[in-house]
Amino acid sequence: MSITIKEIAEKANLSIATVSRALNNLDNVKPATRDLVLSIAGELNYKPNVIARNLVKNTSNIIGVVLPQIDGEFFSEIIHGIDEIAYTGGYHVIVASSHSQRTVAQSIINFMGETIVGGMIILAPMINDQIREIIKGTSVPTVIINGRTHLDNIDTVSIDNYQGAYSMTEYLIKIKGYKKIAHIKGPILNTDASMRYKGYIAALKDNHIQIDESWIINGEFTAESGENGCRRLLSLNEKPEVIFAGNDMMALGCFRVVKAFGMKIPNDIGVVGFDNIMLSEFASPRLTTVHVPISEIGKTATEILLKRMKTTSDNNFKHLKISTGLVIGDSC
Amino acid sequence: MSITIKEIAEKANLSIATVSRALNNLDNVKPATRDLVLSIAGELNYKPNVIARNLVKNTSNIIGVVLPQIDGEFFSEIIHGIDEIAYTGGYHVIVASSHSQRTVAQSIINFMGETIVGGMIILAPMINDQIREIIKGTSVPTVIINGRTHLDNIDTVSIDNYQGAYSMTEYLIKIKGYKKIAHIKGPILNTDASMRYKGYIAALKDNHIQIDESWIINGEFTAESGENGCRRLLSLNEKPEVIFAGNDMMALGCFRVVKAFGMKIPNDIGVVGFDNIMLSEFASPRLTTVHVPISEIGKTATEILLKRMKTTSDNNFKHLKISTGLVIGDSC
DNA sequence: ATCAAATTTGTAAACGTTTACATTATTAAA
DNA sequence: TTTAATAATGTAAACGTTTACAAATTTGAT
Repeated sequence: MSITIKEIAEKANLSIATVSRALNNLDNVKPATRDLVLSIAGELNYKPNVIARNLVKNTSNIIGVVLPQIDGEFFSEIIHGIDEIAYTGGYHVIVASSHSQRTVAQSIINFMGETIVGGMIILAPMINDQIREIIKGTSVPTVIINGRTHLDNIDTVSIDNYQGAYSMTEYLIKIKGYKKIAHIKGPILNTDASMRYKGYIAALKDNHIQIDESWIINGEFTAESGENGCRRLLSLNEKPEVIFAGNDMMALGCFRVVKAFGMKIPNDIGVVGFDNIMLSEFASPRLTTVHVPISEIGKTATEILLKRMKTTSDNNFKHLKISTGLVIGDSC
Repeated sequence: MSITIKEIAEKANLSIATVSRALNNLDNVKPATRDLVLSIAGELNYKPNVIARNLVKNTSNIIGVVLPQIDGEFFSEIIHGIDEIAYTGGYHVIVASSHSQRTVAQSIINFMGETIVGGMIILAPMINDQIREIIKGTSVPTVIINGRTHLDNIDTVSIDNYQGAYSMTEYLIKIKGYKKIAHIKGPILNTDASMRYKGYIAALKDNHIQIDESWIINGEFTAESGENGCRRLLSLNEKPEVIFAGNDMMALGCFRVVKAFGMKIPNDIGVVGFDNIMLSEFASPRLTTVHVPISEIGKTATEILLKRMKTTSDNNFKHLKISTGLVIGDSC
């Protein structure tokens, strides 16, 4: 069995209360005794029993992370970001990735139901009413990543998709001189997707470029849907000069189709994306895209969460936007 | 506050002991009372406090997963596999990914020190003496993925790298008719890498092909090291006909260099890899490689772990090998 | 109906902490 | 010194379970 404060107390001729206070260096404990306790603790290689502490404190130093079905790269990067901050704060990270056996909503309910987590980070690009209701009813501090920001009784962290798409579109217009700019959108209910679309539209309008509905295609953020979108665009009478795909996977889908059509990127048509995934670095030509600092999103969300876990009575909810940056490749 | 067995006991006019027994449907509890308890529990939406249970049972329904710095795809797949099995068994998964703040060894010590995990899965392609010592001294049930199998007082799950590399090499020789087969190895201390190398050598020997040391290059499992290796191979007087890279990332590095040299794959030189990562699907031509069922590894490891967590007194340690399969692309 | 055995339930301690409250020791002012 | 204020420590309850052990109830054979 492992060392408990009881043993330390015995060895130091103190009560367990004082030992506890000394270890957590609380209010009134004489420096000499604190040093004594600490040295004995070190000697015995004492490690606090987190479970016991959690029980009495009615909370937990575990952060639950709920993830939808997402790309492996995004998955690992976000966990890394969360884990790094959590670790330095003495917290652990439980992941609940969505799979055949479990939906996002179920994961959340699970986490809250068992007393297992002291805080939650939910990655929900497509937050729906069900999830919203569940979260509303909980007392577990929660941060949502990529939620609609108008969930205002909860902290949120999101990518500044609007700004990213706006910058990219403006870059295509002002720097590259394109006028015929197509866009392949992401899933309809996906917040990221719709904000990117809005940024694209706004940049066109601000630069007095006529919006052509036939150049706006629905996609699903998958390579395949990018292929389909691209095929449709290339079969139009009036083809666009450049395709702004809602994400990199779709852009890579476009790459495939363009090549299959025997056309050259960027000479015959430009293709740009959004996300800056690792894959895009291996594409040839190198993809011009919008960099999303995934790990930073995780870190920021965790920082906010830890603060909230420490001070519950703060009604000032944060809505942070993580800004993006253009990555200039050779694809337009 | 949430519902406890105390409240159920009150409502049912029973002691908390009986309620506990009923909920865990233990030995001797009258069917009628069990039903009563269960219905009240359902009514009140009772969820057991796992923390309290863990405290008294001196264990935990949390599995700690220790991961080194690995590729995002591998990371997420393995977690998925682990999580899926863990979830159906009522377990949670804590991840400790290695990052700037923490090494693998530290993660393990952390997990064991705090009472936080009831079992561990350690992904350690480069298991060293330090880690071995730490694991030896723990009472936490542990499964190692990719460890040397000669750690015989512990369960292990590993990829059958030898068989995979052997099959690939044999395929190159017998089906494709290659005789000049180069190999770019992975990191020296990496078990996967060395087993792959051994498989390659064995297949050459078994097919009576002279081994040429200048065609065997050290790599680091990174795209860059693949580039370097390829560059060296292409600058030899007697060039190989095909390069068997120790993993896909290095194979993709080769792709880049071959293209930069103005050569064509597979006409001028063949390139094959190992792992079957998603990236390789996007390479052109499609990479011929060895498929590693990552998710299945995670699942298998978890199944073994859960069994061991339930019955501690089993000294019959398992050493499972997950077999691989060839994926035929167009790169050789 | 009686008694022993078997079944079912209850009592209370335990798990390792934290913390309100009580007690004791120390300090500083009178 | 005495006394009051302050600082340091101790006592004991609490967190929500599980589980030996004890007690009570039911069952079945006589």
